[in-house]
Amino acid sequence: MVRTIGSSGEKTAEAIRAAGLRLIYARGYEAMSLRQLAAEVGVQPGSLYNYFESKQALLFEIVKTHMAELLASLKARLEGISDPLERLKAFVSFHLLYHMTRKELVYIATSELRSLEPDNRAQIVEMRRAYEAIMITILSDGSKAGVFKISDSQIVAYAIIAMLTGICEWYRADGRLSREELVDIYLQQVMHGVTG
Amino acid sequence: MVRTIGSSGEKTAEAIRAAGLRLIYARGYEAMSLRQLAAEVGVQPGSLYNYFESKQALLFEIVKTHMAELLASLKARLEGISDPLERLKAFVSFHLLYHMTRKELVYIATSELRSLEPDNRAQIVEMRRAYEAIMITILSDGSKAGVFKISDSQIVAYAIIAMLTGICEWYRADGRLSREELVDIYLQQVMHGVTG
Amino acid sequence: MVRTIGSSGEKTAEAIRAAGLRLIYARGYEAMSLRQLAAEVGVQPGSLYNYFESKQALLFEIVKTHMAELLASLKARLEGISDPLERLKAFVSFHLLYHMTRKELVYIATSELRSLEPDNRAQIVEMRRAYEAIMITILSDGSKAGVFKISDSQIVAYAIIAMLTGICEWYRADGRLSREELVDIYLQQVMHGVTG
Amino acid sequence: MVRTIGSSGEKTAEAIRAAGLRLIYARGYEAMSLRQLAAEVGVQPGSLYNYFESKQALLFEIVKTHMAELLASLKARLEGISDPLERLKAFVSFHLLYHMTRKELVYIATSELRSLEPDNRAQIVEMRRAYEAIMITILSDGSKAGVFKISDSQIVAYAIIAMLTGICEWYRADGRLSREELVDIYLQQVMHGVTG
DNA sequence: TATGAATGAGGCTTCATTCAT
DNA sequence: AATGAATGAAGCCTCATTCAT
Repeated sequence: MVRTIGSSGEKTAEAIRAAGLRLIYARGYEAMSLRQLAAEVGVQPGSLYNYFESKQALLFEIVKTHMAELLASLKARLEGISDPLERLKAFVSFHLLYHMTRKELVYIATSELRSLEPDNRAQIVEMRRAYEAIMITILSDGSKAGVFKISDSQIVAYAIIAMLTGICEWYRADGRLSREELVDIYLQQVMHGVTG
Repeated sequence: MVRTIGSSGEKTAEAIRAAGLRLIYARGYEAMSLRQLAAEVGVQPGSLYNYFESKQALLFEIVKTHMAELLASLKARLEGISDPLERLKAFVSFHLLYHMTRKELVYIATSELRSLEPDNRAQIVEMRRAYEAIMITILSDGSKAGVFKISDSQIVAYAIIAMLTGICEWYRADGRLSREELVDIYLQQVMHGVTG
Repeated sequence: MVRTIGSSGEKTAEAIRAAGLRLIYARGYEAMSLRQLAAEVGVQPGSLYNYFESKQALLFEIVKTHMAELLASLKARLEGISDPLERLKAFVSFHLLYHMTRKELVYIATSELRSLEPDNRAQIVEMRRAYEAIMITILSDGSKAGVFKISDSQIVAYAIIAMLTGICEWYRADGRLSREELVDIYLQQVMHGVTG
Repeated sequence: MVRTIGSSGEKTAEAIRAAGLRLIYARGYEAMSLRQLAAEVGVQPGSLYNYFESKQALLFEIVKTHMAELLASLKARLEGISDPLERLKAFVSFHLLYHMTRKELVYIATSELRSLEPDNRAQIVEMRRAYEAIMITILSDGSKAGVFKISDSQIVAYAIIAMLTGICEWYRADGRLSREELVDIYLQQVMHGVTG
């Protein structure tokens, strides 16, 4: 059979990723059944296997794609900025905006680490480590330059990232404060925290 | 009719709670099977039902007991302290130490909210709200008194709590830094953050 | 321990029989659990075994006691009556009144035959056969005497008994017609049926 | 997409219905396990769920299909007959023959009413009511026309139907009497009963 | 007599996955 | 690419029953 360009295949693949993301976010990976996923996509369960090898592979693909993009976007954002203080500001604002607009992906990427098989988990953990390392380096550079007054770059990096990431748990687009206002509030906290 | 003190019943109940906590932490609520739990306790799966009504009830009991104790302990810790700045310090150090010593409970109480049935979840969310409200009030009081310079008590409270709670994700008793050192680092971040 | 006369033991035994009858009637033998039975009696499940050897033994006892009394009562009712026509009338009115007042027992005794183990069932079936045999003999005697005009005593006996027993399925004490009126209606049907 | 005619699906569905009927008849709905049913059909227990939603749904489908056909067949049999006496004869002979050839279905339809969930039971009870109503109307019409001498059409209808249905409990194809002989015996009983 | 705790079997049901069509 | 049917394992839970106390 001849396949048309842009045939239903690619549309289905995209629908599966989208529905998978939504369901894993809403119910959790273990609690989501492939029957539910198939029903959401409007397809029989068996057909899903034309698009991924296993439920685990679907989770891994979603999480890995997310982490890769997160990392790439951060690097793009920081490119050309060399001053540690400016780099830190850029990191904070990037992280917040990214997490406000992609709650589901971000949430899954950390909450479902547990559901990844060891090899897959190791890859994701490594990517996260690379992401955190950027923040650690920023703090460490700034500390050496005397602009940051912190006693431990690693711990402070973890603390800041956790603080920022927490926004996922309550942020809503129709909330009381705009994104820019929220970024300002967090920026103030972070900056006062590290400059003493 | 008369039950011996320390009879096998109470020991089993405790063993179930402990093994349940461990397994839910390690694998997640959905991924933990009652077969596994029973095996850990050294009992047949059916026997578990002498101790709880359903898997869901076990989760709820663990989470609710934890939240109740967390709330009570915090209140005890703050009792007699009236200065907002001192109250904030006490909150931070209490929260950190509690979370360092009870990682599993704390982790479950937030990560498995999703697995609680609506009515049960509502109860836990309300308890958490009460916990956060204490921090919000501290910040708000200090702000009015002019000792804290923050633009939004609620957002800053969420930010601080998220920062502190994040310690669960990497803290290990045999890590590089002692508990006291960690508390100092976090305290410095928080205090600089709110006093500007 | 000294047991008082008329102690709680006998009361409990009676309560078990009564609750067992009610539950088996309402839900069926298979569907009734000993937990439910124990709960109705206000006792722990294990305690039931002080009163019967097994769930099966309880069913058997209920059914057998019922059948024995049914048979004995019928014989008492027919005693001293020799005319087949009068004996038939007596049988019909006895059977109806008995079935109107003990629906549950009667219902169980036939509907739960299936749940009796082979040996137990055989005993009950034999008792029922004896009961039906009395009706067959009445019809056969009357037929020989020329007062009944029927072509097959056995079939007609089964037909009449089934007709009468059917009253269990809809009779209610607060129904439209009194017991006596119902007996009259059935009597008329039966008598016209056999006298032609 | 295209299913072969007589594909394994339809054969399996029919095998499940047949084995289900047999097992429910032999052991009762509660006592029949889906494991047994699956074994009879030669399939894994889980595969049954490709054919029904639940054990209860299987019972309901069997009973409902039966009642619908019973009702439709009766109406077809009575079509074109207007004389109450002839209609009564037709009803009796139809009911007997139907019940002699479909013992299992008939037995289940009444004995397992108890096992149907309330909504399902209500539907079946309503169908049975419609069936009985036909007999009541026949008797009532004949009574008004003076051809039947009965004091209560409803009670007599119940009595007659119970009498006829009772044949299920002992009829065997290889018994002493042929179907036609049995029909004659019952017809005689019924007719004498109602004509006085 | 009565209890609470345990057993071992089995209940109904859902699961991820496979595969011929 | 999609389907319907099947698998085999496992899910949570309930059961009748036993027994030391």
